[in-house]
Amino acid sequence: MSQTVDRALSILPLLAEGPADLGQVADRLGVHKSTALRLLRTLHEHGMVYRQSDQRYRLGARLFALAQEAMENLDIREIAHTHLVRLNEKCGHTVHLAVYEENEVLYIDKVESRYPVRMYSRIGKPVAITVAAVAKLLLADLPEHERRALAEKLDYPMYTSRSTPHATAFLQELAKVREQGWATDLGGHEESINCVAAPIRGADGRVVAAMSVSAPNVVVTADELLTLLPLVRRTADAISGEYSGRTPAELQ
Amino acid sequence: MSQTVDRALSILPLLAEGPADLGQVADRLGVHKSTALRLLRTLHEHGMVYRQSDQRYRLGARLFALAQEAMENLDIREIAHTHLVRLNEKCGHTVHLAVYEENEVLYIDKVESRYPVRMYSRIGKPVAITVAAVAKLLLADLPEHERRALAEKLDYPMYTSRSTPHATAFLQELAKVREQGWATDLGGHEESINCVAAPIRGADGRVVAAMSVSAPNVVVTADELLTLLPLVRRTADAISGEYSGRTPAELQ
DNA sequence: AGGCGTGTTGCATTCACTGCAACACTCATT
DNA sequence: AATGAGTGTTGCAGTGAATGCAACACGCCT
Repeated sequence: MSQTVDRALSILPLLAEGPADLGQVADRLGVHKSTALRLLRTLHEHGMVYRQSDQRYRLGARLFALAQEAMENLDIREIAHTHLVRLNEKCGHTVHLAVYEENEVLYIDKVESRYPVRMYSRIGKPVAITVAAVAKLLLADLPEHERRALAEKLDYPMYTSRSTPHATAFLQELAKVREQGWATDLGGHEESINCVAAPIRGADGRVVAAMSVSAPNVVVTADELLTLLPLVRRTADAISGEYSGRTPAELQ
Repeated sequence: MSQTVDRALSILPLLAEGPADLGQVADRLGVHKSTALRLLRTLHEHGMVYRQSDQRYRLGARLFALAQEAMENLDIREIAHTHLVRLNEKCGHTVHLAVYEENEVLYIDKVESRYPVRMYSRIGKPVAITVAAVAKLLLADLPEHERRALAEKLDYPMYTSRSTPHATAFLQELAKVREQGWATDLGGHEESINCVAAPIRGADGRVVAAMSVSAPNVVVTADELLTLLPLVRRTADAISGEYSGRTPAELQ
């Protein structure tokens, strides 16, 4: 919509791939060097890019700070956090909180497993949308046409032999999840890792977030993990209640 | 330098404070609503802002993803990580890795304490620059004039009674740190938390990052924590060696 | 219906962005 | 030293893209 801003913003994902010098940036944007220079300078002034000692540009610190601040301000996150910690204390496994946002699902909070074997994931990282248990819950709640459109558009990478293979299977799975009100991922993302997840709903019943407990096979079997389902659902419901009902502030 | 981009980028920190509607954004930018709308639309197309159900704008998912990707690509981080984990396994305390970037120091990696009492911090969050042990190391290595200029410019918040009170004291502390090659923060940020830190150097001897071990008083006293100094320094040196010498790839 | 507070669109004006070409600078190479 | 290739940087003139305006559309409340 706005050419200049559009170009400037296009620089960021480009730099995310790795540092680049002025010429490279200009080329990939399809503009003159001087134009690229001025855009980069503006980005630099705002701390969005950083000029390293070899003069090449990298993404800057402000970007982290912004992402950080934005995350802290999510109210679901704030409300949920103590519940997640308490759940982690009870079961010891990794606990995740995720939200859906414009064709992406991302983790916005995480409490690390207390077992030595941990799974890899990071707050802010987009989730493997076609297999993750939390993603299934979040997508299952979308309006039908939107869900369908998204499912068609997605890629279905076969992380493991149990990954969701294609849109049809995915939509079927979503229907099931929608029906039962909870979801699992049994080795669909990483062969040895299972998850069980439950939805967090707002006052209107819409799913606003989803939480999951994940653990590797070497710690507990899938069946054992499933015995935690009632606990996970109760936690999710508690968060739902607090989120949609009176806020903690009003309770005081 | 570029007005349009400048305005667009100014929207981001504004939204980081919390969601805002079109009118608020336009007012705070000092531009017409229609102008703000077009800027927001461009930001939206790039996923930098998100329009929530009540039509107000929030920071978007792409921002997180970008910050994430940028972080993953830092080579020091990658090299250091296994060392940090190993150190954590030996001592059990929280381990941090931080870098300096344009008047800010930020954590780029963290391994959580294995003790139940943990300190609060987050990757990407700017560090309390006047008191943190890692910050002292990173600033102590700046060229003299730059160090001086920065020290004058900083605020000196008194987090605790032992926080660095003003520029003079800070510069003195930096001189000491520079001399001895390691740094501490004994209750300067949070009354009950102590840190001990060591520098990571590139091939040219310049400090490229700093790492620290932190623990609350209730777990170990400051004196006990200091006994870890040799271990911390050895770890930092190992990382320095790997970073400046041949990379792991070449070693194979 | 009416009136307020939103967000949105088309359009003329103008000013900010663009590309160019010339310049400055750092390295290699001879 | 001198040359040249490869960078990043600056001043300038032309123009097209961004701007503010005013009119419109919509939802919400009385």
